[in-house]
Amino acid sequence: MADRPLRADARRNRDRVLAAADAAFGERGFGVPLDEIAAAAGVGPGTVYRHFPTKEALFEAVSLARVQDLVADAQARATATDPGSAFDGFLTRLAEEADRKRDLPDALAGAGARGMSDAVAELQAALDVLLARAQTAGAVRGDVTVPDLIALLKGLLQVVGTDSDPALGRRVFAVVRDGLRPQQG
Amino acid sequence: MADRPLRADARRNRDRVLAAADAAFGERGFGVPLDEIAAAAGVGPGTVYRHFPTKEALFEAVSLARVQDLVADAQARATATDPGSAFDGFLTRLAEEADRKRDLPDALAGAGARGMSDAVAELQAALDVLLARAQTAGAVRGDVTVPDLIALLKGLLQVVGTDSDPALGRRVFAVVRDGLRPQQG
DNA sequence: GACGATACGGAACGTGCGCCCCGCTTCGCT
DNA sequence: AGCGAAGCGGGGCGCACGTTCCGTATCGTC
Repeated sequence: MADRPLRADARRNRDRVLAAADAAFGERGFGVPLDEIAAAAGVGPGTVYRHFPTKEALFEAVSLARVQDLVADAQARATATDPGSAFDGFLTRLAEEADRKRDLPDALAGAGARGMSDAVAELQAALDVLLARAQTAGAVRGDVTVPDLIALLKGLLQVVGTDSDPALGRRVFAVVRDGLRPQQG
Repeated sequence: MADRPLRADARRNRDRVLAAADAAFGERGFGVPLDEIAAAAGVGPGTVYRHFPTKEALFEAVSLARVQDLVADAQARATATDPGSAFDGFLTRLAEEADRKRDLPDALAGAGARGMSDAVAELQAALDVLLARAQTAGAVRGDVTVPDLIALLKGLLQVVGTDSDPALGRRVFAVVRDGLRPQQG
């Protein structure tokens, strides 16, 4: 467990693999063959396995960074003065990222993995703050829970990422956003 | 092309395969191995291929029936006196079927297939009537299009079908339904 | 009941992909 | 420069799955 520092070339290759994986997973989701990622990184498949025990581990490494980004963003917004637009801002950011990060739904779904679950838990906590503040401020309906929100976002990301028409994505997003507002009646 | 009548055992096997495929696809989506479907039908894989040229063709045969069901339902509701609740009713029906028909999203997505596209076109036409009537009646916001609706439903079905908590599904559905209402402002 | 046509079953093939192995290269220290 | 250790590459294995082939069984007719 002495975590000896990596040799220079090893570190370089590791970084290249991560970069290639980030790009490939982002564009096409978890489905990309590992050999392709290796090739894009200018590396043999064996090298990928020297650094990551499994394809899933590689995916998690990439996803972890993505989710941690989201957490940081959510936390930053949580201190904004207007809870409603803080919530909106977060949702909008997600919608905008949808087609640049096709793997986000998979990442959110794969909460079963080690280490990943911590990040997802953090995300849930951060969303909890964002959501609760927006709810008490009357910007979001009260009966929605954090799991609901995540499920909704997952679906939204999938739809927006799958369909090519950006206008459709915007309208669908608007429907969901409006549905999240308090309903009179 | 003389479409000679099938031998008795052939017809029986064909029906069994269709029934098994319907059940398997419905429960687990397009992903089920074909061998498993064959086994469930008490038949060898070769027999399946005697009746359907490809796995996709089998899936389409099942999907076609599902989509045609939806079309019939939508058409029936289209003549109801209250356009708003007709629309709601259709949505509710879909939400209720979500976990019994896990393949519905795939079926809606696979509009690229022959014959299938006809059925999807019919569904679009039927939805068009349902939607237009609900919109003119003021029950649904005017900026939503049929493709929007289908994308939304696809996402909804996926989310509801994936998650095990039925209460979550109900709340998510409520959010979407409310988001589809005309927004004041 | 016998014969040809039809259909069946499941072993086998091809492909795609995750993952491992091992001979060779490269690094880093002295 | 030289040597041991660390790392690399890519061929190859095993598995899953869609699809095909063909020897055998079943059907339907005369």
